[in-house]
Amino acid sequence: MPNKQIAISDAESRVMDVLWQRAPQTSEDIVATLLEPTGWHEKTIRTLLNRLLGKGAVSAQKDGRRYLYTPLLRREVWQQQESRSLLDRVFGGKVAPLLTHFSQHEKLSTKEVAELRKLIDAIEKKGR
Amino acid sequence: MPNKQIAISDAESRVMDVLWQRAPQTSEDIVATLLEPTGWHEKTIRTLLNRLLGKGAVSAQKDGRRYLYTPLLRREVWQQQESRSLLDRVFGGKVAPLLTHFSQHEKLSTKEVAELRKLIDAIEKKGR
DNA sequence: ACTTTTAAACTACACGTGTAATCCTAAACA
DNA sequence: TGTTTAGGATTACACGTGTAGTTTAAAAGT
Repeated sequence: MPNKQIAISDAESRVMDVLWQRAPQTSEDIVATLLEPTGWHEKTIRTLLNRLLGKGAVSAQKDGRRYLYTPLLRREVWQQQESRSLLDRVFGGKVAPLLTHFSQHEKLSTKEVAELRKLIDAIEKKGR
Repeated sequence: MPNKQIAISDAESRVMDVLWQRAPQTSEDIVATLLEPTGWHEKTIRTLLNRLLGKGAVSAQKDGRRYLYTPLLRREVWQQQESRSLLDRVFGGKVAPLLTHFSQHEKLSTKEVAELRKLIDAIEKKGR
């Protein structure tokens, strides 16, 4: 059976974020990018990167003395997984309550509302 | 500083679910409800209940030899927390991408779409 | 009153995760 | 060529979680 579910931890996803922005990158690049905003130790970041490698979420190609890291897990796939998980765990798998929840509790900009409306229109058009 | 963030684990949330349906209940009731669908051992369920007690997510009132358990953490609050977490962790805190994602990837029933439309209408009316 | 039962409390243990420190090896430097 | 260095690999360790087993205390039964 191919493509198993890859589970990414919270901290690990911060590393993936960097690679999703640009790839490939050396660990040094990644460390440099994350040191500031996370406050993590360099060693910590390298550990996370290594765990991601072990999980098959990133690949490493040797480049001289270092490696160049590339994401294997696609961001959309991960978002899909996480969203599904929230939906099932927290909203009993039903989309409407979730959407209702967000619409009520998060302030949406005018633009966001417009976007949403467009989406709904599209869905309705397709459905009927 | 009052009301701290209460973190509920995955398994624990299954127990909360039972209490959110009806409260108060004895541990025996809860065990009876969960045994089947979860396949967990009775001891496991009791442990989870106890951890929830320790976290302050439920309260227990003595009733003869047993306790009656009542949820303290409200379901809406928990949903709010989990949703916020997903939003921040996975979608960079922006609602629109998340909604777009769900709208695209989850099949919405006609009714759900209608509900959503109503929501949008309401939001637009209020906003302007 | 002694024994059994039962719910609650406490203990257990492996695994993932956050958060590094240490070890190792090959390249760069002196 | 011996030594330093830097990145990768390995090891560490506490805490939460999933998943129970064991102990205790009090009620219920005989």
